[in-house]
Amino acid sequence: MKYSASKENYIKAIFHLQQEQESVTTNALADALQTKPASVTDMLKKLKIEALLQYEKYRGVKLTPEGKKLAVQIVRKHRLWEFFLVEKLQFGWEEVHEIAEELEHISSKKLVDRLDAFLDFPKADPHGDPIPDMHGKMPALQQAAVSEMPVNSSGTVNGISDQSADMLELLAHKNIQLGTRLEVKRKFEVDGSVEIKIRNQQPVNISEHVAKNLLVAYGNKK
Amino acid sequence: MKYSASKENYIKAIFHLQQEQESVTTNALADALQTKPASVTDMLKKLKIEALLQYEKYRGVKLTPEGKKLAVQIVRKHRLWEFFLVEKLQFGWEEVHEIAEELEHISSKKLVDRLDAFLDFPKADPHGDPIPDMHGKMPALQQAAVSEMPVNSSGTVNGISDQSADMLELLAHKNIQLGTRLEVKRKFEVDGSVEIKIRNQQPVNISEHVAKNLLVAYGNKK
DNA sequence: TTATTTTTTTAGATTTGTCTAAATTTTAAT
DNA sequence: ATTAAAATTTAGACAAATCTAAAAAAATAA
Repeated sequence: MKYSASKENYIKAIFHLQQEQESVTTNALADALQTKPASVTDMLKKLKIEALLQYEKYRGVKLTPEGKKLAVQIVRKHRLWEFFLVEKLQFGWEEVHEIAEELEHISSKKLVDRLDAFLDFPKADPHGDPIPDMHGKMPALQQAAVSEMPVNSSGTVNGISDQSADMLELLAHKNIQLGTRLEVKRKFEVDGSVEIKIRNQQPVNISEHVAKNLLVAYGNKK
Repeated sequence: MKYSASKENYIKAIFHLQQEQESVTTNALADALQTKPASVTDMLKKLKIEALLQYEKYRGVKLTPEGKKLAVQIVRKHRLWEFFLVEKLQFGWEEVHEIAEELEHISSKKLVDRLDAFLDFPKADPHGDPIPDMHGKMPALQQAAVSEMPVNSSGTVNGISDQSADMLELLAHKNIQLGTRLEVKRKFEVDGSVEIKIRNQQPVNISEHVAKNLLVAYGNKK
C-alpha cells in the first residue's frame, strides 16, 4: 500500500508522540505538524478508515499494529538517509533533518534496503537515534552520555544533544566526530569534567557540559 | 522558487519533446504524461502564469529560458540519481528510471551538488545520456554505438539502447558493463560484427545488433 | 471550398488536504 | 453542580490537480 507524504507525516508524528503518552491528542498533533486542529480531525478520520489507527472522537488516537509498522519504516528511511548525508555527502549533523524529511517519502523498499547495505547497516543516525532494521526491529542501543560512562569503558560517538554551533566547533577542534571511538580515562568529581582518549591521540579533557551532551553507543554499534 | 512534482513533470516532458520538435502539442504531452488533454490545457495555463513557458491556445507550447533552466536541473537530478543507484547501490540499468522519477523531485540544491561530487562528477547516466553540470551545462559527449567507432579507437561503455533482458544477459556474459573500457580491434563487413578487446581479456566478437546498441563515450567520460 | 475528422479548449465535477468560523464536548474551576 | 475555559469536531469553503462530456477551432480530405 502506498500513502501520501502527508499521511505518512501524520503517522510518523503520532508514532513519535506516542513514545511520550499512550494516547495522542488532536492539539498535540496539530502542533507537531504545524497545522490546525480541524485539519487533524479531518485526516484522522481518513487514516482510521485505512486502519492505520484507532480513533474515537474526543478520545485521542493510537496507532494500530499496521500503523506502527508503517511508522517504523518511515523512521528507518529518515534515519538511514540522515546517516547517508552525513557519512557520505559530508553534511553537518544539523542540516540533514530537513532533507531527510523529503527523502523519507521515496517509496522503493528495495532502495532503502540497498542503501542500508551500502552504509554497512548502521545502528544509529547522526543524532544518536537507533535505526530500525529491515524487519522493523529497533536495535537496543546502549547509549549514554560520556558523563555516565564508567572509567575505562569505551564506545563510539553516535550523537550529540546540544547541536549549537559552538558545541560543534569545539568538537571539531578536539577531533571528535560521529563514529569516533573514545575511551573514558578519568572522571573529576570537582567539576564533572572527563578525560577521554581517542585512538592515536593524547588524552584530552572535556567539560561537564560536553560530557553530558556527547552521546556514545557501546557494545553493538557497527 | 519551488514547484510541485506535477509541474516539474510537465516541464521535463516539454523539455524532452522539444528536442524533437520546436513546439510541443497538447496531445503529445498528454501522451507523455499519461494524462488527458484537458488536464494538460489546465496545467499549461498555470505554468504560463509562472513564466515557465510560452503558450497560446491551439498554438502549442515552448519553454522560456526560465523553464528550460528548471528542466535542466530536473534532468540533472534524475540522471545523477540513476548513476548513484547503479554505481553505488548495485541496481540494474533497467530498474533505476522509476526510482529516479521520485528522487528527482527532492528539492535541496546542495544535496544534488554534493551527490555529484560524491559520484566524482559523472558525465553520463547509465543509459548513456549526458548529465548537465551544476551550472546547467550539458557535457558534449562524443557518444557513438560501437558499430560506428573506427578500428583501433577505444572508449567507455556508458549506455545501451536495447535494454531487453536478453541483451543484458548477453552483455553480462561477455563481461561488459557500464564503465567498461573497450577497444575496437576489427570490423567485419560481411555481417557487421565487431571484434572488441576489454582490458585483461581475450578479444571477443559482438554481433551487429549488439554493436549497434552498445553506446560508448570517448574522450571525456570521467 | 465545403465537409469531416482531429485536436484542443471550456465547463462543470471530483479528490485530497487544507482552512476559518461556529458548534459541541470535555475538562477544570469555583 | 454549575459555570467558565479549553479542546475538539462539524460545516462550509478553497486551491491543486485531475477527470468527463460538450463545444470550438484547426487540419485534412473530398
